[in-house]
Amino acid sequence: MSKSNNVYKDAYNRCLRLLEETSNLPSEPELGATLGVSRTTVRGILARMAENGLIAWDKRDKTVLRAPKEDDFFPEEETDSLSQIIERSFMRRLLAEGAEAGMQINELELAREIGVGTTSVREFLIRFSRFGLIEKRRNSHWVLKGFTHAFALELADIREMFELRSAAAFTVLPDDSPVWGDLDRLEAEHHVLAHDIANRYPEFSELDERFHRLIHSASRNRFIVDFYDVIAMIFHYHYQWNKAGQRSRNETAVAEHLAYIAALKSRDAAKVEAACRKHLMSARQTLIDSTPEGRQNVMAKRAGTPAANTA
Amino acid sequence: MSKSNNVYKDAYNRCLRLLEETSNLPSEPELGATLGVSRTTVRGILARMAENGLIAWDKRDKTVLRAPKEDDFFPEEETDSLSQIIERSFMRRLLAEGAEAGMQINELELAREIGVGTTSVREFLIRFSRFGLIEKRRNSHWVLKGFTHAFALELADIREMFELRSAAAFTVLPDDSPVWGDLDRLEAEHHVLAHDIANRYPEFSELDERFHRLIHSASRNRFIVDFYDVIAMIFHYHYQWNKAGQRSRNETAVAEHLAYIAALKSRDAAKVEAACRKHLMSARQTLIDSTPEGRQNVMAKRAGTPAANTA
DNA sequence: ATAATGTCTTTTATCGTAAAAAAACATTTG
DNA sequence: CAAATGTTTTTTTACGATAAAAGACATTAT
Repeated sequence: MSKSNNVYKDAYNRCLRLLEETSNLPSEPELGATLGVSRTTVRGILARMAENGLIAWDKRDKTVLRAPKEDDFFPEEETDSLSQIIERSFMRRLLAEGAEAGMQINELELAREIGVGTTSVREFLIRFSRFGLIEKRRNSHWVLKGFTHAFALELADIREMFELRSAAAFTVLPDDSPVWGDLDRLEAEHHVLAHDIANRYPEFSELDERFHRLIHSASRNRFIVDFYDVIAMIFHYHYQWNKAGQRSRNETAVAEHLAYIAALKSRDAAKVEAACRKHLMSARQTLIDSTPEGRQNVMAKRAGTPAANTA
Repeated sequence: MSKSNNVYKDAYNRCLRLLEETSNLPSEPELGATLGVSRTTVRGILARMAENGLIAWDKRDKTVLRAPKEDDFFPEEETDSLSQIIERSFMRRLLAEGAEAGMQINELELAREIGVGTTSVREFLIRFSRFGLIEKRRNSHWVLKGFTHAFALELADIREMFELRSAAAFTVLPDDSPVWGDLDRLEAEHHVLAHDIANRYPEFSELDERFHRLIHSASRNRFIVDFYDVIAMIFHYHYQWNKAGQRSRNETAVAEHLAYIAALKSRDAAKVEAACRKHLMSARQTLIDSTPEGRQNVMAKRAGTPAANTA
């Protein structure tokens, strides 16, 4: 069981969707490009589709014979990459109760628990370490630093520094830069979301990421762009775990984004800074509230008792 | 040959040095703490020392019998960790001629060339990727982005942002903070270096790192502190490869550091910012000059021809 | 002659395994 | 009885091997 063929399975599933839309599949290289896999994998997919009577495959001719049924698809859990599986398991543990700072992380135990080899776990931890939540002791174990109040503050500080700079750079981008088109499209998507926020608020998370990544890209600085990975990762799990008040939070954020977008389009540096600051402030608060310490504070406030000082 | 015992060999060599200073070695746990290794390794060291007649070891008694000779030491090259070996080889290739941006990196080839397993190379590349010089294509090879002019600018931009912020934080640290003592000691070391700069300028590199790390630590932000790893790594290799004009560069830097330190001690925010800005500006120029494009410019300037525009 | 297909080779992703090193537990000593 | 030593177990580090996936080369079709 040395390597799972999840790339193949995932691409196969995506290819099934393609099948619904045409009566003839394109050439192998073209298919490879659309699915983001090599021709080797494409041919594997075509072979199976032919075998299962989905298409008639003879050289260049790939005629669709029937629409895919539910059980033509590989089960979803078989299409995840190993690193996704490890990340999910690890984050579940990290955000679960009892994951306190200072706790040590055992590679072997993690690997056994998830049911994967130690190498994959090691590689995951190394990649994950740049998020600042874990730290390695030389020749020894990893130490959990935890998703704490301090972490939230440090993350928010850097984010603000980077995004203010990026937003400023954004405003001076030339008129013919493609970012303005991207921004228009994002604005339209925000409006769509705003008009049906009651039903579509869960879609915000993904839109949020695209919007901020666009702004960060204006910095033209790889360290700033890469740093957004940290934010995206944290927000991704935060959105999954902390559903309380999500709708109202997202509603506020959409409004702030629209103001922010308007400011960017005005190209007025002062307005941009104000809109950016305002949005980042509420994002900061959201993040802080979602840390274990923050949650206690939120609950204390709701109960009418004064909040503990966590600063 | 599944794992080298470089930890043991390195600790053994360091322990030999300890031998020169005392007639009795301390307890096993204490030795482990000073050498930074486990008791298992300490006992291995003691066993060998006893075997080679360096000490008489009987339980708590570890009497030194003779001073270590030259060939008691393990050869230096056997004390390097695998990751150090890989890093050096990799950097040599990266800074050598013909390492152009876009070039692809082959794990297997690298591993074979260095004579190590592929896993170690993979892990190294993952760790190294945070420096922004390489990038991974999903399910495929790594791509070299190169130590280019753009890289130098992006790095310098972030560095300035982070260090200005850290320096500002430094000035408002309370009087009883240990950093002031650290700063005094560093200042003294700078004076020592300045007085004998002709002979001791190569020692600057290490002092430089300690000084800037102290300042960055005042930010109390893990992302800022961690980012100094990128700078330190780049400067480390830059110092090794680009010896031209090193003495005068270091001399300037020492003077700038002393002014910077004086500003910090004055706790005058404006003075600190000015001194910090000034030093970072020349550091930026040094870095830019050491990129391949930069070197060409420097040479062109020396030859009296106008410099090409690389911005 | 270009672009597709068919075939073969290389590289990456992942595991099991073994030595080195750390850590845990048990025993002795001052 | 606390701190050291002695002993055993666990964990980390690294390698070689193997299946999946990518990539390169050869051949065929339009």
